[in-house]
Amino acid sequence: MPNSNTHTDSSPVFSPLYQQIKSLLLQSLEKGEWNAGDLIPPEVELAKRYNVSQGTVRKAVDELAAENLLVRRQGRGTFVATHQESKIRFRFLSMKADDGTDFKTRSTILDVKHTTPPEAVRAHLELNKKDAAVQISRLLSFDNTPAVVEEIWLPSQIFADVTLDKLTNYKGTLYGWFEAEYNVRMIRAVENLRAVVATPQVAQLLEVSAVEPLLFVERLSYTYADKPVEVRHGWYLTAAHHYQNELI
Amino acid sequence: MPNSNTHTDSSPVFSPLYQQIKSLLLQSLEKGEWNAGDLIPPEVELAKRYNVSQGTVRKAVDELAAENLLVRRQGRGTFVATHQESKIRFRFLSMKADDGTDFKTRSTILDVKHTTPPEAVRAHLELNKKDAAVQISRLLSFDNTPAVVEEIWLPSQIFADVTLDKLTNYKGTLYGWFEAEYNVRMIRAVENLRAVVATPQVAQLLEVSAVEPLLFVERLSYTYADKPVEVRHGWYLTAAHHYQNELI
DNA sequence: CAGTGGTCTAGACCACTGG
DNA sequence: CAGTGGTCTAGACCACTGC
Repeated sequence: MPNSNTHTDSSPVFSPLYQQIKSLLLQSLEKGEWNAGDLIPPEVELAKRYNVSQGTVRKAVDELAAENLLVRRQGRGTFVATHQESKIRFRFLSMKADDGTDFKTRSTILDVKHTTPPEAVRAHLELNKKDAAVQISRLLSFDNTPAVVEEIWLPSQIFADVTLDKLTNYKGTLYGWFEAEYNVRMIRAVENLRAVVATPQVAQLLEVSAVEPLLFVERLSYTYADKPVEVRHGWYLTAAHHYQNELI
Repeated sequence: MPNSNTHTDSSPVFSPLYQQIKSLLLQSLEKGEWNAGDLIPPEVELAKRYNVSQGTVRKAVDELAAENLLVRRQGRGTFVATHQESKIRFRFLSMKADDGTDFKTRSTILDVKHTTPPEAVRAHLELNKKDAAVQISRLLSFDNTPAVVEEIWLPSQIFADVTLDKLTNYKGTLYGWFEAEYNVRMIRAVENLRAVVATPQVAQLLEVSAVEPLLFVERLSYTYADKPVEVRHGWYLTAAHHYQNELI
């Protein structure tokens, strides 16, 4: 459905066709017409569907691929990005070993409870006053050494039936689980980092002294349509690992 | 100079035309045919020069713009990115105030000396055994409150005549100065973050206790052709500010 | 108004994948 | 070998900037 956008169009903003196509593709992703890991229709078909040229569809898809929402595979097709892929798995874990070697991450769920979240968390998740949240506590180990303590809050409205058992039994990443069980894909996150002193509980879990400096990471994750859907607080031991970030 | 790349070309790797054009543009940037802030030739002209279509030039320029090496301005032309631009200035300072307000950054140069760098720094800068480096120490204040202590190493070969006086007298960012005075543009950096306890000297400069947890940032910066050209160690006070990072 | 980048099209052909 | 995304071209027209 191309609009005209000629000079006779008096609307103040100009929106290129490919942006409109991108929005339509985004809507299809949001409403689940194509789910994580699915093959989306080929470019020629999308071009027919939207009544535009293949080049225009291509530009829209290119942008969605650049944003890691779609994955192009030459010769095969274009797929909806999924947290099951190993490449994507590490997009949301920035830790590297100081010596550059790989390490095995293991997660131990400590606790799962449905509570009224702290005010700051409530605000970040854009919840109403009395909305509940699932609070997950976990301990991450790198090569069997305690490395990270995390507190995670999720809106109960979406993640209603999370239990410690279900979580413990799932093999894979949390985001993989959210995607598989709740059809919620995290596509973007903002992290705020600080150096803090360990709290007694965290120090104990990480098996370090109570004055150990820790990297404290506050994460707010978003799904489609910029909807905030997870708050995560992480206390990272940075004795043998570091948080790596590239400025481009 | 398009190559043929037909099936009669037995070379094992296929390099699209636009990638070759991109390399040529990169070479022109490296050798200083166009310098920071310069307007580069219009697309039609580049297309003529390289004997390809405008669309092919466009794709090459698009990629360089995506990498922040070039800046496109509709109706005006395409410019070489420069650290003088305010937008780019903040690409290499990730700190935000906790309350979201803006703050004024002031830099005080503490010391400048030409030394043999520590082994780790030497390796990162890919220097030979006896190569010297300039070591700059500075204190950054946010809104007139001490916030960051930095130690910076630069290859003396390039930054031969850096002195405390020259540095102190320059108004603007360090990268702006490197660009203006030495024609060296930082285009990419990798940062490793850790939580540490302040050293006595750093604690004194930041006016905090000797056990204050600090965010320690190790940065390696690169110029064109992936040449490492700066090592920077920063101790950040994160009481009122945090390091912000977006995962996309 | 001239010049620049930005959009859109139509079509040809290539590279890659899987069956 | 058919089908997919990837490259490249040529050309038309639009939006934006500065003069």
